[in-house]
Amino acid sequence: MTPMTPADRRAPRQAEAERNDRALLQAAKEVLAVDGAHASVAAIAKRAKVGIGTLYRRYRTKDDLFLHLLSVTLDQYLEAAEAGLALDDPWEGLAHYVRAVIGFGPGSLAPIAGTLTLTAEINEKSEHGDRAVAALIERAHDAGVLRADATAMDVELLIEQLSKSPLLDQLAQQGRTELMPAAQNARDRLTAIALDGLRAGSSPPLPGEPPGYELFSARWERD
Amino acid sequence: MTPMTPADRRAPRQAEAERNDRALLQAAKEVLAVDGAHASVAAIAKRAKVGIGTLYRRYRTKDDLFLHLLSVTLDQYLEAAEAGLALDDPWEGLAHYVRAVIGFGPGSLAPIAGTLTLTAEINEKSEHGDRAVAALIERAHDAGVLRADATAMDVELLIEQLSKSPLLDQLAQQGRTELMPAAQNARDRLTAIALDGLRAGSSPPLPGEPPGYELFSARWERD
DNA sequence: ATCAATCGGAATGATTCGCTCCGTTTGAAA
DNA sequence: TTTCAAACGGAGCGAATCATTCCGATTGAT
Repeated sequence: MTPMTPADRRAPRQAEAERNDRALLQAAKEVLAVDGAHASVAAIAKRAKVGIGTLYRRYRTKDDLFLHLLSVTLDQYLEAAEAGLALDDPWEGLAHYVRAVIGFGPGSLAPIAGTLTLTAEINEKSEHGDRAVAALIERAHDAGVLRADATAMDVELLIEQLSKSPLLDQLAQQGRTELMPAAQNARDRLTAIALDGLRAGSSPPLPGEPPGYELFSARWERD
Repeated sequence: MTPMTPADRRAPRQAEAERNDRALLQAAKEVLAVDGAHASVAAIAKRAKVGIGTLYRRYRTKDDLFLHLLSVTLDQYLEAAEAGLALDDPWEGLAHYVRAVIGFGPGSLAPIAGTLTLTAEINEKSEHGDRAVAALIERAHDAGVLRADATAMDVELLIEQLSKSPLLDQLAQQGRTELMPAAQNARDRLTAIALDGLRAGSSPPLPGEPPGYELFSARWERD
């Protein structure tokens, strides 16, 4: 067997560390959904069933953790958009993206994004995702399956609105796990209703003017 | 002029006091929407542009303020439901209720209700409102204008989902008042989309089983 | 000019915060 | 079996924030 200097040692507990990392990100997502910008590191560590020290060995600061969570979440969004584009049916492609993003978990991260100084990497991922979603929506419009008066902003705002579930968040915090499948199902029904409302059909036109992009960008600016 | 003992004196600054009371309730609603259960009295007083002392002269404790807010909000809900029932058209009646409740402001109070010990008066108001909504929905079902597979729970959950607007809350907190009309309009469009999805039509059936009432009642129980 | 009513916010003690530090546990290599 | 780098949990620290109290300033009808 090859001799091994102490510095060369392979990490012996690497598997546990990886599991903890995933648990931390999941816990951060859940606590953020319930507590908003006031979410505390102690609450996150507790929900992840991990010591505070473990959290701080992996992330230099609280903001570091949030930025990392934001980054991996944007990756998931992009992945869902590309999976949608890979589907042949334009409507099913859009619906897949909507369902996937809503299902990712407890909601939009925009409220905390406003409290962070975003990195260039994150801004780039965000724009990349926006382009993919725009393509998804343009394709649905061209196929005539998405109601003509609904813009990309409308769809994105609708997703944000549905992606945070007060009901699921509260049940999660109370530990009422036995009710959560029913709550998930209830949320799926609401998603289906909303998607139904987005389909092209004999509907009265949407009120007012389409929302402008400034509504979206304003949210990611530092206060 | 009638003589007047000191104890009989009419309140000289009553108008200002009333204005402050309204401002406090409005501010409490807004801060609760953004900060959730962690909302602080200092933040509420500041948003209402009122001293902390003023808040505590009117409400004995923080919980007292929240209970009062809950009470007047339930009154508004009931009023909206009865206004909907007063309309002849069953669909317009339901739509009016949905639009009104969503428009009342920054969202459901369920998350804080779980942290309070509710009074009998509040429980009664809640049940009273539920009965009115059930009547509204039954009438729409009977008229065949509400999709048959959507239950009262579906509608109530949809309302809750739409009644909290992260976008409006964030803009309000940032003081970006110039963008708020556009954000309001964007929200109205989402409401229209959702109502469209609720209308009876040639839609695929909703997935899974209808949500049970236990999902609703679980939220109002003390932890 | 008076004074009860109402106001704003400093002060307080308790709590919670982000974060550091350190003693303990783990398990592959020797 | 012994060793020890790596990963762990959580007590503890100073700063910040919490709900609430208390009191001096302001107001405006008399």
